[in-house]
Amino acid sequence: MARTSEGAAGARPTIRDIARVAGVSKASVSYALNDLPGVSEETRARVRATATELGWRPSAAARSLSRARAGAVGLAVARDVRLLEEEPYYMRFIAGMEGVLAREGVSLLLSVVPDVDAAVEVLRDWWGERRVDGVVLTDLRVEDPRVALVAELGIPCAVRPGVDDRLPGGERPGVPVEAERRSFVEVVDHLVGLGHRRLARVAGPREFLHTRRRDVAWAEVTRSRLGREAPVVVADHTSAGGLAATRDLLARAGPPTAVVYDNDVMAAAVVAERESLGVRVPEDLAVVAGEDSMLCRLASPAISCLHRDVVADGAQSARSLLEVVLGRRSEAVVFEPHRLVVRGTTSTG
Amino acid sequence: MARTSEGAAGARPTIRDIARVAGVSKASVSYALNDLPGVSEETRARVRATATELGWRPSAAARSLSRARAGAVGLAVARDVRLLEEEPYYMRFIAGMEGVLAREGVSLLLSVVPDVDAAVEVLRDWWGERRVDGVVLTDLRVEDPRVALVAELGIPCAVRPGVDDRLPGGERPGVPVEAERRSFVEVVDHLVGLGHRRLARVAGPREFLHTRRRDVAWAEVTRSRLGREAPVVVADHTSAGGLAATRDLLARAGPPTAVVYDNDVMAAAVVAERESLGVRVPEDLAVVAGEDSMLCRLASPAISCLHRDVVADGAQSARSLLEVVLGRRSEAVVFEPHRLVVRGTTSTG
DNA sequence: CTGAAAGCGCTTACAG
DNA sequence: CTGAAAGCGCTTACAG
Repeated sequence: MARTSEGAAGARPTIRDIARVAGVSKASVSYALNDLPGVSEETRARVRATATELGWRPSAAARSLSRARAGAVGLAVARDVRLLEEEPYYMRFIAGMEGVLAREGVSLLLSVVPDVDAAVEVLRDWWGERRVDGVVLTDLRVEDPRVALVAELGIPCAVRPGVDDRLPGGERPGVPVEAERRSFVEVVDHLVGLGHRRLARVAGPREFLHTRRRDVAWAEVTRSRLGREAPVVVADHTSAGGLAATRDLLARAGPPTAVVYDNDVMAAAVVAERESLGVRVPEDLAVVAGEDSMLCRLASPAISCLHRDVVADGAQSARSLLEVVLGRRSEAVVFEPHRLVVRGTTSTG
Repeated sequence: MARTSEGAAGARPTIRDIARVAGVSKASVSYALNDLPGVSEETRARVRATATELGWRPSAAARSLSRARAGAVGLAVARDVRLLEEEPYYMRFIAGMEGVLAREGVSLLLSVVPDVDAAVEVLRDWWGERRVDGVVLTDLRVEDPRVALVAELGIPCAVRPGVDDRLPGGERPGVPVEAERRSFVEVVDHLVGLGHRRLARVAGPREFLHTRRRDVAWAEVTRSRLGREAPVVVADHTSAGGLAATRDLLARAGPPTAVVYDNDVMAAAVVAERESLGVRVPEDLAVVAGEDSMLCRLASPAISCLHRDVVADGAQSARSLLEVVLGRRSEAVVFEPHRLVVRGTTSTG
């Protein structure tokens, strides 16, 4: 209750101090503080009170060493700094993870590196030094070296639910492709309902697994809805790339009247540059973004998009990972696919 | 050279193994691997080779325990998730920190919490369990409880150079206010040069220390350049807040012809909603954003702004922190203030 | 230059 | 229910 003066700031109390003050052994202190059987309720209460009074906190290092567990998980974001600026995404994802991790007293190590190879090095270091008990992988690439590493070293690992593909050997059901399909059905039906027949898609780099999955879904959905596969142009997720790809599409014979972009940045760039592209939006060109963001909301016209609950995704990734790491079952996975949000770029409001 | 099969994946080699294989004591191994005197060059080489061969990596927990150092620093971002979405800022800042930390083998713990009080709890936990050796504080508030905590517990700490104020007792020179002044001089001179006489500013919440400093600088600069203090309306950094504040300003007698916003989101919202606000940009209203981002670049017209090198800021913060934590002098601080970037919202290009 | 030993702060069988 | 003891993997005086 009373704040005891614990002496110099440097002198952290240890369980040894607690044992001495409470008049029990170190072992009993450990049992009491960890809610393990082996001590009477009376002793437990006394130990707890003493710990509080001394302002004791477990040493992460000591605990980590004796438990052979880091008490931390890692997220290594592999993305060019230039693209990072365009990605408000991750902070929200992290906030979602945080909520789940904090509850279990697990810390989050974050690394932001320019590419996958650098990420591999980070993962190797983290795991080699046991700084983490597991990792979350995002933006999985085709033949991703991180996946190989994780498999080789047996690093517990989770991916983004419904966004990145499952890992080899992972038990996660193959929902992702199905999710992309559902999303595109919604988008395509919406556009067809508005009278569009010539659709196109500006995709992200083919190195991303989710780009590949979207390719498959897009082909299927447009074939089934329009009778033929609608064209796809690959770009690099940047505004310049999105513009170039769009120019390419508009220069074709029978240019598209509606374009679906794999992310928000490319769509926003096109809406911003509509004049120089020589189109009115949505009259000449309807635009749909593959991700939602401020960019979509503050564009004029505001951009229709596939929206996800990113915070929930982060929470789910953390949950999956802890399940593996702590070997604990958690709440059922409520899988939430993209949801179409209709705004000015696909409606004449 | 040859990858020796180290047996089961779970069996990490320790210095004990190295000592056995190399035929020396554990102490010698430690000296050799840490580049300390006390071993012959020949022994050092043999030990190193053995370590490599066995695939040894130091145990972060063991090292941390015996060195009484976590080998990690923390960044606790205190910001509402809702605002986070509007802030692509942090990932770049973190990428900047990363570059510096990685070189020293220091990990970054990240926490994203909704408010300052939650951040205090995180800092208390981190430091209590010695998960970090120090922390970086951002978005300092007036009477910030984190500053009090850091002082009370003696947590090594750094702030963003030129953005957040120095800490009490910190040695960092008081450049920040001067930096804001220089920035506003540039902005105001630019606007006055375009013929504007009625300026106004939409500020962020007064709880932020940097808002207060900008208040001072804005008052000084407008008084000296215009002969009177230009008005300021406080908003909350959100698009809705920015719009409301702007409506307020425009409804006044002698409304401003140029408005400077404390961040990018508010400025972008105003540009996006210029029609409903009943103004043309820049003809009726010139707009300047206090931060640069994709939002500014993709607005139409593109938004003039005060631009900073955020990655460099992150690097500098990490450097300052390591200087305190490692007690090591680092490169001189090259302080870079905001730089005015002129775009369509303040020019008739 | 090298080795045996204690210690960092916990956890966890193992005897009483 | 309780205590003495060994161990986690390092570091670091302290003797040879």
